[in-house]
Amino acid sequence: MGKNTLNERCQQILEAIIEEYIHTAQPVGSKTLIQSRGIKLSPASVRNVMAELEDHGFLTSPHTSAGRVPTEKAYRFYVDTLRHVKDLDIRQKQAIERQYREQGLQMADMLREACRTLSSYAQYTGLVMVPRLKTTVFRHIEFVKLSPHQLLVVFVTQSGLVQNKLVAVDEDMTASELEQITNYLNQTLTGLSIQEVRARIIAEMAEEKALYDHLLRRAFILSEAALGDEAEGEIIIDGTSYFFEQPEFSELQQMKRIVRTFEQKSILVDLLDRGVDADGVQVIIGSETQYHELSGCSLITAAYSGKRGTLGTLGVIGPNRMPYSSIIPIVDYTASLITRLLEHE
Amino acid sequence: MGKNTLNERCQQILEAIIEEYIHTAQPVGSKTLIQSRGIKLSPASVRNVMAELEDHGFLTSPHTSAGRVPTEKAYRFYVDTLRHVKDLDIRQKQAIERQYREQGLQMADMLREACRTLSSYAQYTGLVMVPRLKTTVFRHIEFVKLSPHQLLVVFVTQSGLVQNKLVAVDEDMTASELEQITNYLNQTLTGLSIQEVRARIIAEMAEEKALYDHLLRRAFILSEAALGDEAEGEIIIDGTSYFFEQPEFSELQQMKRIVRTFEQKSILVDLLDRGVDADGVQVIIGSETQYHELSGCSLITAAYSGKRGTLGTLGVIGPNRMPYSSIIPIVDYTASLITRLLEHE
DNA sequence: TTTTGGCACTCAGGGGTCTGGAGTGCTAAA
DNA sequence: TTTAGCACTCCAGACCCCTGAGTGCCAAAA
Repeated sequence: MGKNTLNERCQQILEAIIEEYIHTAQPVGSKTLIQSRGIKLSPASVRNVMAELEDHGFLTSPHTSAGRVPTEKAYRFYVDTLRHVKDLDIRQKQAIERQYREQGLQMADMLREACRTLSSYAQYTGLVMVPRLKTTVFRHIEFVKLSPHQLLVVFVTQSGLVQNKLVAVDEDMTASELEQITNYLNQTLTGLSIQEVRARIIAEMAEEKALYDHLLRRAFILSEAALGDEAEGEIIIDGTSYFFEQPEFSELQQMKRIVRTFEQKSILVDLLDRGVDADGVQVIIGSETQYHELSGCSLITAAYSGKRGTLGTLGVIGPNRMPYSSIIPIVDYTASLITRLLEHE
Repeated sequence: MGKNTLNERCQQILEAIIEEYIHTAQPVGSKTLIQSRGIKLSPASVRNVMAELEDHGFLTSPHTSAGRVPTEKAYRFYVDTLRHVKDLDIRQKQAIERQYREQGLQMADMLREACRTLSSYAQYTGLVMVPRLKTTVFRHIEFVKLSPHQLLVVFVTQSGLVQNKLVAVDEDMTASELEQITNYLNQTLTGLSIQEVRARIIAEMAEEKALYDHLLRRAFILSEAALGDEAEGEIIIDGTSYFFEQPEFSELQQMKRIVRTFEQKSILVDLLDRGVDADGVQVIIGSETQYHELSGCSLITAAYSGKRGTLGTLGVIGPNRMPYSSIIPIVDYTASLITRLLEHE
């Protein structure tokens, strides 16, 4: 029998157990559950239900004479059937928004700020994935000659993200040649997405006329070199120390595992990437991450976007036992706030 | 009686104790010391010396029947009188250098790489302080108009550091005005240190002619706005997880304290700043940091520089009990390598 | 005078035992 | 179908003891 056989009462009790456990981090017993959550049943009845829930894989007990602990399946059920994701009240929203109002921040700084704010409001570790170049819209390119064989290419995207890259050139170029290239590229490419830019470059280079126009050709080679091999996704992390508050990570080895994983970043990149195409809030629970390095950890993420579609994702990571109903709206609101700020500009 | 009363034998035994403790992290007793370090004295004699060293404040014992542990004073003595800072052998140097050879890295990436390499060779947490704008040399400035009232100012310094900043402008400016300003500033300011740049700006603005040349005036106002209120020092940290290997931080509270401090960064900025004017390797031991947040932690730092003098510092942080004699040369070599790479370009 | 062997003393840490309490499953009565 | 009762389980904390590495000090040896 699947989860559908859970009747109303089972569900309510499961929900109560999960919420109790989220709150106390202690295995919850039949008696304490009744006391703290005002249930109008006897301990024995609750125990029956609990036994049933355990059969269905929603609960386990650490040992015979302890209470029950929710499984990942339970959290999944809980999140999927969340009745009331309380929306943030206006004052909270305003408080969060006020963090950004102050400065005319440039994108990178704004995202850093977002991570910090997110983390401090949620009281869990905050994550923000910085937009990949290819998801953004070209606004401006600039070449700075550092030496006869080195150019610094500065890109500015529509959303204000600035990227720079060193490019080696084989031939020396005069200032005026560079200026011509710059002007030409800026005129030609403005408003295209980086993907379109690359497609355009490839198309133009295939055309014959480029073969004859040396300068033009070099312009495209340069910009292609600068756009290629993008860094593998940058991530901002803040509030790692919140993990220390969680009893489930009270053993040093656990924390070490987490901190190691954070330092490496590639796993987080992958996880944040998963949420990039979904809309609304995504929740990844425990082994759903598919990384044993993060066993016991869950993520709550949401995508944010600019004028031209999704840019990246942001969210928080913490133990499975997170107060989803209060954090989901925080993540949600932050993502939409960032989106609004980015579209606005 | 001061530390000068330590005779040769006392010093040798103290050194032996320190090195033994650095190695084992266990309080060292008279008998084990003799066994493991081949000392030609009896335990009783060693005990006498130990008692004396304890009187002088170089050792303490956690309790009556444990061995002795070096105090901060002992580490300070040890570092100050380090007989043989073994230089790195050539193969190690080459191995380290090889990390950088690969890519024509731009400064920020190179420093990140330096931090990673430093940390992995030293097996302690690596720290790199990114150069402050004001310590660098102007190479190029560029304005990108994001909206009628917002300009993105991109700075490139001689050493390849790229900084950008959003500046609000009250009057709209045409593209050609901007170009004039850009050209003028680039001609006028190239080769000056940022400090000189600011001095120049202030001087020129005081002169009468600027008052009459509207465009000129705006040029200076813009660059001043962009140069002002620099961010308070950026720091790269890598290898925080090495702290988990240290038995002195085996309690969760300790680690939490450390991670918190790292997240905050301001303390690290201060500590790294201290080494900026010294040449050679600096060692800050325990309470010398003057931050109780970092009690039990020591830093080994060295300054690195570019063509025009010191740019910043880098180093490692770990417990007081660090193998100074092998880490000092690693930090030293890394700093000089970075210096060489930066001067070279 | 300095070094060493001998001896009594100290104390942290590991292993064992005991007990209280919270929790369970099962059965029989309501 | 729910509940009261009961026997059973087992973790956590308290307590205790013992071992072993280490000390300080004194008197003998060098």
